[in-house]
Amino acid sequence: MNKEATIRKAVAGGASLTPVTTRMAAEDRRHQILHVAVTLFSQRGFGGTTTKEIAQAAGVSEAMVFRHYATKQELYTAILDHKACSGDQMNPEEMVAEALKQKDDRAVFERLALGALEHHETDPEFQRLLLHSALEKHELAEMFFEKFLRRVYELLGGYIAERQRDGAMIKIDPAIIVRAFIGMIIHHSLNNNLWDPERRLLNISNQEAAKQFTEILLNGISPGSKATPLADSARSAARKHSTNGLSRKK
Amino acid sequence: MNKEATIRKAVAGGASLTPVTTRMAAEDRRHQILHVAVTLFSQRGFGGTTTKEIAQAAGVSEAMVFRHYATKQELYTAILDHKACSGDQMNPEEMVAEALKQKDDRAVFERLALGALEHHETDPEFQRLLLHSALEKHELAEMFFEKFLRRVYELLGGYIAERQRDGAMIKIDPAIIVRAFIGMIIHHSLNNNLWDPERRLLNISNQEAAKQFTEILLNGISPGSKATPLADSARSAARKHSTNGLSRKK
DNA sequence: TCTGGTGGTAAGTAAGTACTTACTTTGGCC
DNA sequence: GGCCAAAGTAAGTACTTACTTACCACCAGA
Repeated sequence: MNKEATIRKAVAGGASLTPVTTRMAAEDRRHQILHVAVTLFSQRGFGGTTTKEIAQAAGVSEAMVFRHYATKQELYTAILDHKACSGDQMNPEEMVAEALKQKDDRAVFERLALGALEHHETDPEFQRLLLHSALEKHELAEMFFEKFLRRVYELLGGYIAERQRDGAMIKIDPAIIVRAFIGMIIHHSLNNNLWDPERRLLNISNQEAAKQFTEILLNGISPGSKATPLADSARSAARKHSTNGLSRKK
Repeated sequence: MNKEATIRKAVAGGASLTPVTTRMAAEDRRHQILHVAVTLFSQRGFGGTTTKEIAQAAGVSEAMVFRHYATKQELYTAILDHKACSGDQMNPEEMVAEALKQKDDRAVFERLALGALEHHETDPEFQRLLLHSALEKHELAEMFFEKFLRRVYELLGGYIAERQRDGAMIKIDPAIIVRAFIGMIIHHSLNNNLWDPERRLLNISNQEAAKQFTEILLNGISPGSKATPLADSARSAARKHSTNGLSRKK
């Protein structure tokens, strides 16, 4: 009966690897527990996930979880390390290196956008995990900031500054432009993963999204229709009124 | 000694109202508990906050929390109701009604942006609470989606469609434009509240942010420099290469 | 064959957790 | 002053949590 129970558990709980074998190599079990925990933590957060649930989902007893990871915290940090260091992580530099050299603006932005969107689509757990740890002020948030966000701002900001000197872009603070662009992308991913996974508000492919966001941004910062703030459409009568109306303090 | 303890607690815990009086009117205490809970839930989430902590922060015994709110869940939903229905909530329609009538594009977008940014700055707890409940799949997330996001998409999307018919904006799916704009704003707020409260990457006033984001977007969708995808800057040699480079599947 | 290390468990423990109960204080009003 | 409902509490209860302990089953190699 003991054996029966074990096998039943293994069949029910073990999702993928080594189908019916009850006993796993330590390394494999370690990975399996980690993988299972990633899913649960990303769904319910650190505080919202119990070690019992993790053990059940992995098809082992709670004691096994604590054999492989001394504390729940250690398991969590192992996940963060794994997510932050694993090969599938995004590397913005090499992703756009070629386009940067050729000063192909459209390729630079579009490729960056597509890379991020695809990454968030194939690994939505990452974004959730990131948000959870940012809210809980965990280290991953800071790590993500230092190792990724800051780098993107430097990379893209530097490129934009260069293109501004070339006269190919209007002279807004590059950091604002980066923020605007990253904002479009991240928020689009966030919508798809969190607010509106059914795509009720907007349902487009990543390709399309990357293309359109790039289009809007590049148009928005191209020196073509620079002009004065009152450029293209609205009546000048309405304008005077509006700029006044905006001078409300917090 | 009993009295001493009570007074000490009241002095230490009670932040603002009715300074040294130990005993409060039921309604006041109810509000105080709610207010204290808002702060804690927004910092630690629902699962991460204990009723004991709430009671301590309010300077009363746990029993008082349960006198006013039968369950922890009820307290949470009371908070959500309060946040969703209280007067300081954003009302996009009336915020831009005037500008809409006058078809003052810049005012429409800038005012909406500024409104959101100011709201998130004065009440950062709201954004945190919202994120927590979205991650935990709580009702506030859905409520926010239905009562706010959807409305903004309809309002702004409708306006954009109208302006497109006027020939004042290029013909991209309005929902994409809305997403791009909301993305800039929300992501900027998210940076200020969550990722980079020290403003290391970008430190500008809400006025400035609203203005610049609007500038970028309106330029980006103005029919001025519409042209073909290969409009303003990069060399056509680089272009051929890049568009090929982008045809990678996930 | 037996033996020792490894993968695994059942059954704890102590400290929380949400929530209750039985009781005490307080202040406004007759 | 004395009453009493409302504001408040201390000390529970039943259950869950992270983490431990003591033990079992399997199988390679001597």
